[in-house]
Amino acid sequence: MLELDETPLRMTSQRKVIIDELRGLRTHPTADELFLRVRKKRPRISLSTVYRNLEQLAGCGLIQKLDLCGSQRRYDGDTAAHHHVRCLRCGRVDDIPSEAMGDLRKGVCKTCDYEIIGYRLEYLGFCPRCRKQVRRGKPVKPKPRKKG
Amino acid sequence: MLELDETPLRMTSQRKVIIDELRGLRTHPTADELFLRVRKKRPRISLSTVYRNLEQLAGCGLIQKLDLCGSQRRYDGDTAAHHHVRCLRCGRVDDIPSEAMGDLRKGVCKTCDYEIIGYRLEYLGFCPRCRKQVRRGKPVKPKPRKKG
DNA sequence: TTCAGGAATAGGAATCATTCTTAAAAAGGC
DNA sequence: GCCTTTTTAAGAATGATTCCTATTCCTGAA
Repeated sequence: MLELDETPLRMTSQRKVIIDELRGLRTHPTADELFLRVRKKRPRISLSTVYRNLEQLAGCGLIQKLDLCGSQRRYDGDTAAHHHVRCLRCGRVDDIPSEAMGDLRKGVCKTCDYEIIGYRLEYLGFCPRCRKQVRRGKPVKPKPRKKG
Repeated sequence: MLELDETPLRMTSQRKVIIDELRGLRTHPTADELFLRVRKKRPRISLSTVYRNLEQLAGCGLIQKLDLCGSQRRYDGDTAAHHHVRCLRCGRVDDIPSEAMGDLRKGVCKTCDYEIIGYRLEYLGFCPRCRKQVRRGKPVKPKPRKKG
């Protein structure tokens, strides 16, 4: 993993506060939740600065962008691979520690104290058409086409 | 599963066309993809009618609202539980037939012809705080609070 | 059949998360 | 300090979805 002093990014004070705040949290905040916290330390920061930095930091692997459901994207200061639980009522997201995986079938995760209702499994890959495109070097994730 | 003639919904012509179109598709369209198709048969239908009906039809179990990642929600005419693959390049979503599950570790799904890169697993449930609220009958999924 | 009341619709405005734009400020190297 | 490049604040723009409202459509009781 890239360390803070090895990035190609300039370590501005805003950037530093965003990383510190995110890494200090056990939760997995959305950009605007983080914005509210960061603003306490740096009142003139703007929401787009938070968004831009989260993307960039995720881009060089200093933090993790979570690919979960819900209407808002969430970010994680812990870049190790691990699973998550999402609360169906309030949307909060927590880690599932690997030692808790055994609990899951019982419907309650003792370690994280969630009542487990189910899970969602989604495979990711390239469809027949895009496999060819990717092989030819055509870029991944072009802008989704506009509706005609 | 509820059949078409058992719903509490009036079976309007718009509703009928939406269900028929969705059930006739092997893909898992977004609301606007479906809108474009439905519009060919019923040119005066509006996008909000499509959205509203998809929600209602999913609400009574006639169709399935897919809880996948990506910037647009997708809907499935097949209400049986099954897994999905999402193309990382174009966003297309296909079914993973249960007989294809054995293929997945090999990185290619023969039956669906996807190149499989990975998967996303997300557990769902109620967090400690919400467990109590749910037990007291407080509603699930209140409007997410506005940012202050 | 007719008609009143509820349900559904078209069309567009509003909302919300996210991305983009631009001019000004800050970093780093020299 | 000076120059070049990166980053920032602020707000506009975008895209998906939801909401609003006046109108139209059903349905069932009279």
